[in-house]
Amino acid sequence: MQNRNISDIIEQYLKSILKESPSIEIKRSEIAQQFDCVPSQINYVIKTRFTVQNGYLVESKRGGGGYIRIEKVDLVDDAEYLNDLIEYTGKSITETDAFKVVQALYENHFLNRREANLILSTFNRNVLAFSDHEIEDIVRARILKSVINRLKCAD
Amino acid sequence: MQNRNISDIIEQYLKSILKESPSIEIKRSEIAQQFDCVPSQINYVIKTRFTVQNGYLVESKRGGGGYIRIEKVDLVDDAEYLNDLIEYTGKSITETDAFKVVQALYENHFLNRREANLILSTFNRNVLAFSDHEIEDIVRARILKSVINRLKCAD
DNA sequence: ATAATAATAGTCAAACATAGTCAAAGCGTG
DNA sequence: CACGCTTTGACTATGTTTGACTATTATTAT
Repeated sequence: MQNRNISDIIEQYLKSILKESPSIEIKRSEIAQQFDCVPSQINYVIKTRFTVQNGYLVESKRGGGGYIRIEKVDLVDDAEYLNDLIEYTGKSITETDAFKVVQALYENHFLNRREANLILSTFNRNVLAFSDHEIEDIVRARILKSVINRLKCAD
Repeated sequence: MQNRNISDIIEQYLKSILKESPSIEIKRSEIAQQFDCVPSQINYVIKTRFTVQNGYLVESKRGGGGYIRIEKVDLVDDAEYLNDLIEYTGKSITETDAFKVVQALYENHFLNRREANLILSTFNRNVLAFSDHEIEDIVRARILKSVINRLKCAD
């Protein structure tokens, strides 16, 4: 769990201050300077790690006094959120992206750790290794959506 | 007991550091350099010697700051029974038979009701509806075996 | 007011840094 | 001496970093 690259470090930093308050406002260039990277790296971190499906809202403003605001939002409507994830999953999904969805389900308490691991084991690369890669992603999407749909049912 | 080949040596090395901590993170290229072999040799060693059945979980990431993480997990006592179920599952299994296997897992307390339902949702007919019926059963078998193998890990 | 300038943030693609796959060739053992 | 395990490397896939260029907003000068 060590930090292996700048993106991970910045992600951790931002999430740590997000624990203090549910909404933070940063200056892109300041963070970039603080972590000795180019400003656009911040955009990369945000785009890859602070997505809507993970429950983050991001707003920003350019020009003098510009900022980037990241907000951790609570889910208002469970069913709606699950539908969003289904939509995000789409007809086809890579293992990496599917992992992100399961992680989101875990973080939002739709799955516990054990359940998440079980689900992940059903569609990892080896399991779905077909001759055709496209089919692999299609089957994975079907499995994932079926699971999410199942989660809509109260046990 | 001699080390006749590099794969065995690398295996021993990795297992020796796994004795220190239950989870290790390596850089493929570093290990390859250390043992003077091509990087893909590491993949070979992992695929042949660090399998789930043997109680190892492997994750990896590519790109800058990439890594391979190997985790040693305890196996449940009655893994024998699980092996029987894997054997029963075989290369291909119908939905009906797979249902029986999941039911057996439930009755023997390897899965609770909710988990069992989640698993069942991953390989029902609709999800795995391919043009080809044979493939459907083959994929179902792979999924099921992957789940059973995961259940060997005492989480 | 309006135009120019400064101060931000966003986009995108190229360069770089890893790891994975696969099949052919090599080799050791029964 | 055949069979199966090991070794190798070319090719592929994926994730990160960088920087040139663009877009937007605020401030200042006219």
